[in-house]
Amino acid sequence: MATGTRRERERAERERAIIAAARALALAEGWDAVTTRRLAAQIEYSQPVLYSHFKGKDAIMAAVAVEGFAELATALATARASAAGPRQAVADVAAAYVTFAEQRPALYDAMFTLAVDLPFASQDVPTDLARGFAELADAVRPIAGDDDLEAITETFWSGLHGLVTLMRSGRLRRADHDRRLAVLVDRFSR
Amino acid sequence: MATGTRRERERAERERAIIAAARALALAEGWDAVTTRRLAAQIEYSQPVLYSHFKGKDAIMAAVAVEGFAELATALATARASAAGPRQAVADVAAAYVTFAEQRPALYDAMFTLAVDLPFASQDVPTDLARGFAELADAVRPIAGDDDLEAITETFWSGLHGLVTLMRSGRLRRADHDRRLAVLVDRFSR
DNA sequence: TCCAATTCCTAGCGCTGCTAGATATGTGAG
DNA sequence: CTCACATATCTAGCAGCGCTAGGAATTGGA
Repeated sequence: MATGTRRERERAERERAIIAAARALALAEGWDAVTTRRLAAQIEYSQPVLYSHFKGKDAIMAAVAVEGFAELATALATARASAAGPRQAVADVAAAYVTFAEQRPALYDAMFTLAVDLPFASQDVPTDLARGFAELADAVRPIAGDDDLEAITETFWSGLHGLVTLMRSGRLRRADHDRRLAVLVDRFSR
Repeated sequence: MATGTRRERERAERERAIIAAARALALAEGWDAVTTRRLAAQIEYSQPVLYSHFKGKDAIMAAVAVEGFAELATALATARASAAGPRQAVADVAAAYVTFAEQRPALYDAMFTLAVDLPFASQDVPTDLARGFAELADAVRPIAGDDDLEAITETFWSGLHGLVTLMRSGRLRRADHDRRLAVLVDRFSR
């Protein structure tokens, strides 16, 4: 069985290589540039090998998104932990969220606009996704009072998501971004 | 020149047929199902004819989106006009916005998530888009006081857009939609 | 009636995600 | 050490995509 474990180790490493290649390529050139042929060339295997690891391209994107959820949760946690006071925590978490989305647009797309099916039904994604959501909720909690915390958090999240996506698709001027973000934070921290 | 006008009339009619076919197909089966071959078959012409009317598939989607902007503006105007009082106007306009997006998901996608380039740089889109935006602004205005009306309106719009897109991609539970919408309206009408 | 211009179609290019069938590789038994 | 089996991998190809070049058909004017 020693050989079996070595093989499994190599398989796992190759799977990581696929995800890493997909992520790098998506961040560099966008998801349209991520083709199964280019991925196969990158990991120096033939195309069908990809399909022994993932069901299809969507599943590869979902795997990349999973990494993103963990990173976003960490980024939000860091922002909240270092904030001076509850009101500032809302602003800092919001800023961290937007920064994350701006700096890793392809990753954000995989998480929140593409690859609908897979990640939200699997096992480990809800964990990291819940972590990120909990950070938002914890930031909003001190201000929410006795109101519906979940609804407030989800709505706040929607506001951030809307700002990010509309700005990135050219519907909102980038120059006014700070003012809009300030409005959102203000409306959700009083 | 009489013949020329007849030809031009036929051309315009065919262009309308292309847009109508694209819209119907997108609403029925989503934009992925809208292929140039299916469109050509639908209007009973060959594929290259499409390219004598539009630069490419994106341009066809943009043309469909243009129709959407006009319809959205009308829907928002109707909602605002029939509202009882300024606070109710915000709620009604928000509800109308969400209803529009929910009932015509493919149309909404063409307008706000796909087809980035073309519509926002052309001539007639800004008109209808501005009309829709003005309806949102007029609804928010009585409440905004002396604050930055444009920033508030854009942020409110982002909130609506975020709610719609996150819910439709399965990131938010549909059951809690009314509560979230109420939160958003509440936060932007006090 | 004949020519020229316009309109339209056939055929095809390079690409996509994905898969069936053949081939190479590595393992365990005799 | 050899051989047969099982596993892993590759080559080749399918059907579809957006898009376009070049030739055929239709139309309008002289």
